[in-house]
Amino acid sequence: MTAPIVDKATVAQVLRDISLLLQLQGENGFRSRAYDMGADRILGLTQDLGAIVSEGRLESLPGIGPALAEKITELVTTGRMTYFEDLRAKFPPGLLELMKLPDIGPRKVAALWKELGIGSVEELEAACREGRVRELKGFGAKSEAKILEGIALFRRARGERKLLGDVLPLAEALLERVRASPGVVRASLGGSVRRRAETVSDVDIIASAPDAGPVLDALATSPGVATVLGKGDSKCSVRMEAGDLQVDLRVLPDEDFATALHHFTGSKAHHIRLRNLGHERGMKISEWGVHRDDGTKLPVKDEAALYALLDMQFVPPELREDNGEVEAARAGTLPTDLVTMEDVQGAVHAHTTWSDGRNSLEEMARAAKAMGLKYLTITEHSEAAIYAGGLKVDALKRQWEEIDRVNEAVPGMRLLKGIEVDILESGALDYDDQVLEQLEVVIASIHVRHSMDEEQMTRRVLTALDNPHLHILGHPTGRLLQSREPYPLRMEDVLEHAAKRGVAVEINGKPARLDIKAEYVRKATQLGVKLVVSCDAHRQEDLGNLSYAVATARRGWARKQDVLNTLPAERFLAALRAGR
DNA sequence: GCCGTTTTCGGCCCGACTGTTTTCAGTCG
Repeated sequence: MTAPIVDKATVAQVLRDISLLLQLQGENGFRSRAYDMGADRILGLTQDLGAIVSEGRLESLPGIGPALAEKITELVTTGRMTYFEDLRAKFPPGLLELMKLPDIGPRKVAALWKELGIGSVEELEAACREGRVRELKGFGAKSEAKILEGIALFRRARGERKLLGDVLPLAEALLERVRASPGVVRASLGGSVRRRAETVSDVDIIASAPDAGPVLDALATSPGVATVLGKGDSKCSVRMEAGDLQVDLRVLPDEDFATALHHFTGSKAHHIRLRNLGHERGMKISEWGVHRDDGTKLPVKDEAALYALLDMQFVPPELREDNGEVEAARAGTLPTDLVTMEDVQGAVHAHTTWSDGRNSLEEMARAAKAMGLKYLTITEHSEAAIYAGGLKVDALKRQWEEIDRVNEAVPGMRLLKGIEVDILESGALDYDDQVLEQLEVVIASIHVRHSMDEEQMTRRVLTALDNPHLHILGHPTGRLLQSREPYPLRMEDVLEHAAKRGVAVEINGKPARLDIKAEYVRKATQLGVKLVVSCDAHRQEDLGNLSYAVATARRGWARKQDVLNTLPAERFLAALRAGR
């Protein structure tokens, strides 16, 4: 197997850029969409791209035909793509950035460039200030003002997506406000927030009410709204002061709620698949309902009814990414017992004031009990993590005494004695076996020395997995969303070895980690690797991170039986030991 | 550019909103 010179993300980016450049050229929109769909497909791969390329299997992927396969192969094996380079050379480099501006698409960019020679954001800004843009057909004075606003916004936000964990609480608060508005029958979040994507760009809310007006007003006048971007008969868009977050609200008659909710939940790729299936059955699916070709409207009371019309199982929102869920739902093989928050009996991975946490053992115990949990694994940092107040062995043993005391003081909650032990550079763990064997829960994680090459890092983790006292591999890829790449690691080898050694793998629910990610969750379950959902809590509020870990597990198709901390404490501990 | 249990050619999801328009094009989701 030849190691790919470029990774999946790079391939996907090149394909997306090609799509934009083709649109700029005025090519057939379906041709450009083919590149977009190819990008989605590559990004969603769980298998090694280098292996697929070297084995000539690209064309077996849906949406990838001979043309894309040849171009991707060239890029992966040589690091270059002649077609892309030639295409890109036809335009000034700033043109792609222009398309990231709001309300500016390929047609307008093409007109600005051809008529006014505008090839960058700076040139567009100058032309707007000089009133030259309004001379163009299709543009006016308002367009100039809006473009200038858009440029200012673009520079502030830099188009960054936001962490789900930063957006969801605000989204749920706005949803409650909408729910409480006059006449609202049903209301739900939609979009990537409802699908629990790792990062989101905006918030969608869908509501049903006999009269949309008061509901739209409720959003427009919500506290924290900076600007009302647009407001019509059924839709209102606002921008929040916090984080330049855009919120879109649609309000419809209740009979259209289910199809609208489904439409605005997406993903786009999933939705297009369903519309095509509907088409084959003589049905037209839109946000305004399902219509037969003769125009009669079919009643759809909820999303389950919509899937039933297509002879499919219901697909939970977290799975709607066109990653095989459409085929599985048609075949009836989609798992119906995906893990839920209610299934989780205990929280894994918590720190306290003993190392770098903010709350005491007892405070954490009471907070976990208040959430309805039965146990919590206390896993402080080990000695090598000096920056995080890692415990020396004698401190660790003193902590056991306090854990015993808290367990008596807080009935109905059990703190389990554990550690998040550092994986040293050699792959050895930071405590001796005699210490580790006395612990109920041993998580091992990497915190230092990230800059090893793939071979060294993989060997380091595989060595750690061989330790007979290890139960759980913690945040295995080390990534931090939007700030740190995963360290170079052959994850397939790691997961295979974890399966062989009976070590469980953590799904870390900290919103900036979500590690392992959904694609690897799915791979892990296929390999028979057991999982734990964790909160990586450093204060009592962080216990809620568990829900993001559950969401990630669901996105990776994990069922209740795949997740060990759905078991009661004794059986959880037995399962951790049984693996070894 | 991709795809095919009615097609190897002719399709490819669909509607709201905005601004510049007197009937529509572009963008967005």
